[in-house]
Amino acid sequence: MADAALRLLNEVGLEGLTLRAIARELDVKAPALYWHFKDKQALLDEMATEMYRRMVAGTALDPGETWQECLLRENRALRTALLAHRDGAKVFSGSRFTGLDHARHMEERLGLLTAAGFSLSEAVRATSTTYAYTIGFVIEEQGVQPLPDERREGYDVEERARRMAEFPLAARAGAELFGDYDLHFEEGLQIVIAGIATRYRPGH
Amino acid sequence: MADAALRLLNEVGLEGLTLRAIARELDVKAPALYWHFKDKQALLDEMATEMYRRMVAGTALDPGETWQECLLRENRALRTALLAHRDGAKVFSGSRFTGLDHARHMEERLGLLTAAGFSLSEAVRATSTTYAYTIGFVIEEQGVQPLPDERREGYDVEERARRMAEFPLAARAGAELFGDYDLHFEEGLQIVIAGIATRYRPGH
DNA sequence: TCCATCTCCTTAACGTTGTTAAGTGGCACC
DNA sequence: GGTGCCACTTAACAACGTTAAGGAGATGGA
Repeated sequence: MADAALRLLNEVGLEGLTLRAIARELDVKAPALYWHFKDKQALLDEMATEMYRRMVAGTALDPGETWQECLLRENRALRTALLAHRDGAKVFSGSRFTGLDHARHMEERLGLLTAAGFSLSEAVRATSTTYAYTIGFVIEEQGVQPLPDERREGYDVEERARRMAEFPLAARAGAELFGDYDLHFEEGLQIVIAGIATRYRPGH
Repeated sequence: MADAALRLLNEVGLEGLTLRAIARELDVKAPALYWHFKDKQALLDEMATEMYRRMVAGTALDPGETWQECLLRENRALRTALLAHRDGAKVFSGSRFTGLDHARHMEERLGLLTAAGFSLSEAVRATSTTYAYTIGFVIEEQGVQPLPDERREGYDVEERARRMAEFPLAARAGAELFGDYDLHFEEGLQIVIAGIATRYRPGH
C-alpha cells in the first residue's frame, strides 16, 4: 500500500499525491484507505519508513570497513534512496519512522563508529552532521531537478547569468551551483568526513 | 503583505497558512490577494525572500574577518532566520528568491572567499556545503521543535529510550539527538568548516 | 464638468481536497 | 445458521486554492 503510493509519487509528485489518486491506483475508493491508516500523515510516515527499509536493504554494513567508508556508503545510499522518488527528500524529512528498523540500523552504525574510537557522543554528532548535510543537499537538488532526468523551469544557467550580469562571481557560480550534482555531492561529503576526522581524530 | 503572512505563520504553522487566514489578517477577502500575487507559491517565494532580507540586514560582512568567521557568522544568521518562524526551514527551502538581493550578498561572500585564497569553484562548494548542512539541520530541528520553546509530541526522550531498550547505543543516542540544538548545531558547523580547511587549504 | 482609466477590492462560484458517518457484502466460527 | 468482524462502498462535510465578473474611489485628460 505504501508501495503503491511510492509508485504514484514518481508520476504525480507530492502535490498530486491525493488520497483519491492513491485509492484509484489500488482499485478502491478513497475512504477505504482509512481502514488501514489513521490519516494521510500516517501514510506518509509509512512511505518514509518503506524508503528507509529499501535503503538499508540495498547496502550492507561490511564489518571490515573503516568509519569513513561506512559514512560514505550510508550517505550515498541515503541520497540514492531519496532520489529514487520525486520529492523524496521532502516526504522523507517531513515524516517520522514507524517501527524499529531504523533503531537496529542506527545501533549497527554506532557500534562500528564507537569501535573505531569515537565516543558515543562523537559518533552521534558525526552521523547526524553528515545526515543533515545529505538531507539539505538533496532538498536543494530536487528543488531544481525533481527527477534525475528532468529539470524544473526557471533554472536555466545561462539566463540566470544574464540576469546577474552586474554580479560576476555570483553569475559564474551558477554552473557550479546547478550542475553535476553527483560530483558536488561527493565533494561536500568528503568535506564533512574530513572535518569529522580533523575534529575527533578517532584512535588518537 | 509578506510581513503579515510571516506574522501569521508563527501562530498557525505552514499547514494553517491559508489564503483566507492571510486575508483576514489584512482585513481583506481572499481573492484580493490575487491582485498582488500570481498564486500562493509566489507569496511563499516573497516570504522566503523577506526572510532572506531580514537575515542579511541582521548581519554585516566585516571586511577584516577571516573566511572561517564569515561562514560561521552567515550560517548562524541563517539558522536564526529560519528559527524565527514556525516551519521556517520548510518555507525557505521550498521557495525561490525574487529579485537580486541574494545575488549581491552572494557576490560579497564569494569575493571574500576568493580573496582568502579559494578558487571560485572551491568558494561555491564551501558555501553551498555549509548551506546544505544548515538547511538540513534546521529542518530536522523544527520537525522536533517547531518553535524554540515548544516541543512536538512523540519526542519524549525517556519514552523513546524505553521503546529502544533492545538497542542500547541507539537508546542512549536520544539525548544527543533531540537535545541542546544550539550546541549541536555549532559542533556540526565546526566540523564542516574544519573539513573545508582540510580539503582546500586556502593560502597554501 | 464629464467621461475614461486604473487600482484595489468585493461577492459568488467552481472543482478538489482530507475526512467522517452510515451502511453493505462476504467470510470465518461456534 | 445466525453472529461478528473485515474491508469496503456511497454520501456528505467543511475548507482549500483559484477564477469570473463587477463595483467604489481616486486620477487625469478633454
